[in-house]
Amino acid sequence: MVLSETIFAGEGVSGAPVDGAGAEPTLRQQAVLDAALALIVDPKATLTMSSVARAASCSKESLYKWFGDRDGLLTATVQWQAARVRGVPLSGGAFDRERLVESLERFAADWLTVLTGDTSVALNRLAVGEAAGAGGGRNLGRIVLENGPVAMGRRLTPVLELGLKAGLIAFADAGEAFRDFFGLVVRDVQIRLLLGDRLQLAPSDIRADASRATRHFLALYGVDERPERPSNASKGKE
Amino acid sequence: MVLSETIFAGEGVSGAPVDGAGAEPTLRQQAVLDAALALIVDPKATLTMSSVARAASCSKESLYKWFGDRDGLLTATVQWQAARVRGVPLSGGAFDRERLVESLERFAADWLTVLTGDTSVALNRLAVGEAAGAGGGRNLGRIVLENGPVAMGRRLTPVLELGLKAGLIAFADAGEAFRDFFGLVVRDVQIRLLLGDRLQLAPSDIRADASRATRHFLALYGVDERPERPSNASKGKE
DNA sequence: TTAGTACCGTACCGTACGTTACGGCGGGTC
DNA sequence: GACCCGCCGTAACGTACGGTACGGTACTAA
Repeated sequence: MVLSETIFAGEGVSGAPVDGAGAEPTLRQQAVLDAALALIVDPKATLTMSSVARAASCSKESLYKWFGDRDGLLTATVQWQAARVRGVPLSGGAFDRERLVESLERFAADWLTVLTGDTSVALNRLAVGEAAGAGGGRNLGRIVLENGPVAMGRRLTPVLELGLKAGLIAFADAGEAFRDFFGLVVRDVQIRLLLGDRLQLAPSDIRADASRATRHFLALYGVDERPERPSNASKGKE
Repeated sequence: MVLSETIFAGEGVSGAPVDGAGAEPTLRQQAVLDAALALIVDPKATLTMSSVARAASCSKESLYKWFGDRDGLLTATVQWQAARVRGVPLSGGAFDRERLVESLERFAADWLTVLTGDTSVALNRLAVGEAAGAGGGRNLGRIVLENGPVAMGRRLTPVLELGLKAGLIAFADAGEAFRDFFGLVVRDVQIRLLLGDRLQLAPSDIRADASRATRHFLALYGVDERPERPSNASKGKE
């Protein structure tokens, strides 16, 4: 049906570099995506093609030319936001217990900060809502999932492996260890936010939560002053 | 606007008992709510007033008479589903470590079973989606929240208090302890399900997860063979 | 029999929104 | 200047859906 090539269908019109799953949006398109993002985050605004066009001062015709359809626009918006969250790499050096704690705490704090942000809540809401229908925007959920828990795991796993190799922590499955860390960090915060619960964590709260999660995680997986502890690392079945 | 009294506005038309926040729906209305629930759960069905009327073999006029508007129907449906999940009380008796572990494991297993069910996923999706807009169905999120994490906490807290009084576990704040247990049980399961991730836990998986969560929770809060442990219960600031 | 009640089925209305089409404008190129 | 191209602004179309109105039917009660 759509005969014009969008930024997701094959090679882009302009000579933009291709990374992963599509061409880079042009500056104009980035402005449009930012406008869409603002509309998604704004609680008293509705996200329609018309509202995006109005907010971005562009025509709906351009929206359809650039993004194909509504789902394409949403997908591009989510990817656009996801692209700017990357980072926070782990600085190298000697890896002792001090640095492990620092890495975990920083990680948990960063994660909680992102998670409780308006943008993250709005995008997760959007993706969850879109994941309901059968044939609809099936991509959104996967994209958010990929840039949410999965990305967090990908970024944390090297830290855990370093801690394992340094003899600071012990686990059979890094994935399981990560999921426990995830649970200790996030707890019920995300679902409460998604369900509309007013709940804003001040930076001091986030720091305290990150510290507590790290402490608890190390209490479960740490090999400090308690060598024998068959309770956590023994389930090596998966 | 609506001049007819619905099952939520004041005393019900029929002499139904009132419990908490509204009258009990009649049998016919219960059938309608079941039909709505089935539509919500069905991934390839859309929930509209017309589809509910068609599925329940009733007229839309009756829907509006009984439930006021779409939001009232959704609210009644969520409450109807929530009403049938209650239960699983804790059986009395001597409370030793054995029974604490059993209670926690049973609790975690029940919770995971409900959480990963199609109905729970669908209702949470619905509530999350409805929590997006500004003036829309502001109740749904609160209802699901109330019958989800909050209800879980209300049901688990007595168990924790018993464990505390029996000297089996130690904590300063039962709410914080519960939230840690929540995180250890749920981890990333719920958000992954909500985002559309295929992920079904077999009963054996659920049992294993419940056991692991309980083990980890007791490793954090238990006072078994390690009396000194300043890491978990010392943060008594809130 | 008649009136009243509760309900079903369906047609209908207004609106919101996704999608398409069209007119106009500015900025390049020959 | 003539032409084309990309884009803006807006009108228009089709559909989906929330909400309302109305006729028809079964049942009850006087």
